[in-house]
Amino acid sequence: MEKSKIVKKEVKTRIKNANLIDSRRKQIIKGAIKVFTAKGFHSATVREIAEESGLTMGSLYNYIRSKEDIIYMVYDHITRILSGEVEKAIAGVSDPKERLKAALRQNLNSIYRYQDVVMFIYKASTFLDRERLHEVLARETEYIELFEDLLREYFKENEVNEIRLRAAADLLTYIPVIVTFRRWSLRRRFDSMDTVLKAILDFVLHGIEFVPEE
Amino acid sequence: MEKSKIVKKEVKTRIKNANLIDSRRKQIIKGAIKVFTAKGFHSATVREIAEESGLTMGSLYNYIRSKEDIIYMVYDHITRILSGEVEKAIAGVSDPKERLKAALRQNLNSIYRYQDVVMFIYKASTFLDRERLHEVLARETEYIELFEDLLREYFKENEVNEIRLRAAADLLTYIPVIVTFRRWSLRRRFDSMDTVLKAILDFVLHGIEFVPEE
Amino acid sequence: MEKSKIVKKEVKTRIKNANLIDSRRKQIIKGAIKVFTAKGFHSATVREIAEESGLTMGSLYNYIRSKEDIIYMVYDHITRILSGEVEKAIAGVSDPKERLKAALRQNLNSIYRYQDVVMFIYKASTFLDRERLHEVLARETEYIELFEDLLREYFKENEVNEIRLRAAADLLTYIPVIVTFRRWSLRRRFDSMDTVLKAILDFVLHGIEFVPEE
Amino acid sequence: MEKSKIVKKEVKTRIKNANLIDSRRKQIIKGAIKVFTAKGFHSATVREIAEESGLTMGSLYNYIRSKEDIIYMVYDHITRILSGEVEKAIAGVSDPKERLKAALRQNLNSIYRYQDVVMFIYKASTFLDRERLHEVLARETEYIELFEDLLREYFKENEVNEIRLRAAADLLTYIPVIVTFRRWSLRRRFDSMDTVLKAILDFVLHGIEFVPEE
DNA sequence: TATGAATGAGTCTTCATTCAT
DNA sequence: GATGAATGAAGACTCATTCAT
Repeated sequence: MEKSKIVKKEVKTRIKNANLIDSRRKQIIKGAIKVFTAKGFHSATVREIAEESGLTMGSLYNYIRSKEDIIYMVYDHITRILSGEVEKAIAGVSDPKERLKAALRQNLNSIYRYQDVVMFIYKASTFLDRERLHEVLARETEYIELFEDLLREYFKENEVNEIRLRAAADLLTYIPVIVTFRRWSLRRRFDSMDTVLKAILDFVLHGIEFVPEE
Repeated sequence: MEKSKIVKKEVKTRIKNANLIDSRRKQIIKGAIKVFTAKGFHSATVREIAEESGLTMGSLYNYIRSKEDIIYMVYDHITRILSGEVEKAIAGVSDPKERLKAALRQNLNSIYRYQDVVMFIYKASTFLDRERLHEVLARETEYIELFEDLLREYFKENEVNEIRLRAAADLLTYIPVIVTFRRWSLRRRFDSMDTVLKAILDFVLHGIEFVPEE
Repeated sequence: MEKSKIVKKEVKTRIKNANLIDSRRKQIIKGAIKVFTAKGFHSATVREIAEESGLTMGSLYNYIRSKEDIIYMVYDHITRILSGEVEKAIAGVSDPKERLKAALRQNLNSIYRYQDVVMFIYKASTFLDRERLHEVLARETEYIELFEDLLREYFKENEVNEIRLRAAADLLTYIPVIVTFRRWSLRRRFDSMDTVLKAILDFVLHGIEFVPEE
Repeated sequence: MEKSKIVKKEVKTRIKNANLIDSRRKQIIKGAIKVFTAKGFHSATVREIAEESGLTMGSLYNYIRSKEDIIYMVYDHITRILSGEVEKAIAGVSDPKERLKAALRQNLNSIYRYQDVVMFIYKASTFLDRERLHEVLARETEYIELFEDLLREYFKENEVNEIRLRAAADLLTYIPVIVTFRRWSLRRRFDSMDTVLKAILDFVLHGIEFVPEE
């Protein structure tokens, strides 16, 4: 149960110019997100994605190998954003309590902000092959471990239940995803999303206290 | 924000004999679950489902109108089971605290038990049309409201924050789904699933206390 | 160097009715030969083959798994015909000399008659996968061995050079294929194909005497 | 039925510098042979050939007009080699019998040595257009006629059957190609290729005697 | 009711060739 | 002359659904 090491599998391309690859990939990711979130992976055609990206079919396939590559690129994109935003949020903060809170708050906010994409990646894992899936899951684990570390810092001086601490790391990062999966019922059951977000955040913060109890 | 009333949309069929419809549908659901959980909706073909159900293509289509019908039948099936099991779990219990706990415990256990199908229905909503989706979501809301009622009973004598209570109902029913979406990382990060389930249940029970706080 | 045993790999199909499979396959083989000999494998599209066979695309694919299957079916078809015609030609003949001659004569005649298909199968082996190729080659070896046996009978009483006998079996069955590969130059260099065929047959018969010499 | 005159169809190019054309073409032929013999014409992509040749896509197309040009260049290359080697083999020899034998021996050896390319050109004629095909076939005829002349010299003093002599020229040059088309079965049916080559050569030499017989 | 063959629109993917730099 | 990105036509194959028997 040691920390996972992610060996990034690059998406292969026929193009040599690195800058071009970068800018085209940005186009592709943007276009793909648009199409995927609108129709899901299964009914999103490569042609639509190409069009939405401003590329021709042939050109698109110079930058990817298969439709699956696109889904992977989107995964890569969004997981980087989520991690990045959390890391930025705790960057200048040194007090362990504040660091943990900032991270939890940011996690919720990011998930809410990118809810369509987050929803998509939770649903789309089916479409990745074993290797790719494995990498994605390892990335997720890394993300969880970041929160685990923050929790550990926070409880440094206390005696804590190790299992609960680990579980809390998993749960606290997972809970905010409710905004995507329960979007519909949340909207129906609450007057405003702000209220819900506030309640979820409170719940998550309250969840921290689960760790040392008992 | 009154309770939703579900108008059950029946899956239309060409067949008259009600008993036959019932038994065939059971076959179909069973076969479909097998195929869906093994390969996901997108790569499960109607032909495979027919074979797995012990029906011929043509016969299958006597009992459904479209592939989508199948997915809906699975939804219907699993949500009935989940609700049913919770209701059964609280049937003989009168103490509000015990009723709530029993319900939460059962919810976790059922989700864990039917994790493949639960995972599937969370992922497959994309494939339902508006009307069907609406109905499914309403069913989900009903389920949440069941827990909301239990919570309300539990806090009957206390002054509680209404928003928090509602949010808690949503969250407490949602959290156990982590066993499906984080299956991989949970297995890697914990020695046994029993340990995890225990921790999750504890977390959920601890979550109850979120409601009256502040 | 024992006789090869051919394990016939059946072309898989989704259809159950055996008679239907048979008649459709006949259509397909006929259509395919027409298209293949007209344009070669690479530029023959499945659609053309379907049309030429009087089937729709979808229907065709109910009887084959891949384009490669078609080529294999053609192989199977023509090799059976060639073997069959030779076996028929020697069926009633008991004198070893006459049997050998009849076989050689028939081999030439069959190759000439089915020259387009024979040419095709000599060129198309590239398109078969390892397993299929192996089977086809084993079938060919069997054919050669048939002639080897006939030669052995013919030289029963004589002292023969084993290597030469084997080589002769290979060469005598191979030589007539010249009518397909040199068709163009043969037509230009000779007044009539009958003359050529006569010369080739004479050459082949003369080739028999190669065995015991030296 | 007079001797064919070959009007060499040059492969057109955009480049002026003749030396450059020559060296680049050598690269291309070498690369193409490597790719063609490894994968056959149909699945050899122009891109692969370019890479194997050490050229870029754009550069390659400065020296050819189409993929077909490449195949033609390979044809041209190998037929020149075969003719050249035979001519060299008989260059210093004056005795008609020895000249003929030397030519037949060299023909077999060259075909065996370049068997991959020989196989390729026998299979690839499908991919040439009418005009190119015509030229290639004329070249082949020229090659046959070279042997016809050698046979005629050899039988100068004898009364020979003209048809048989012509046929022999065709057959004797064709027979060695068996080492490419029957490679698999020859390897299985004989202990060593040297043995086979010896037997084939003996067969070919024995075949000479076919001409005057009867 | 049951059967299973037929249908054909729709999808991903490849690749020879071109052309702006 | 060289480069390599762009192009888009074309091809193999799938599969939900229908319908004659």
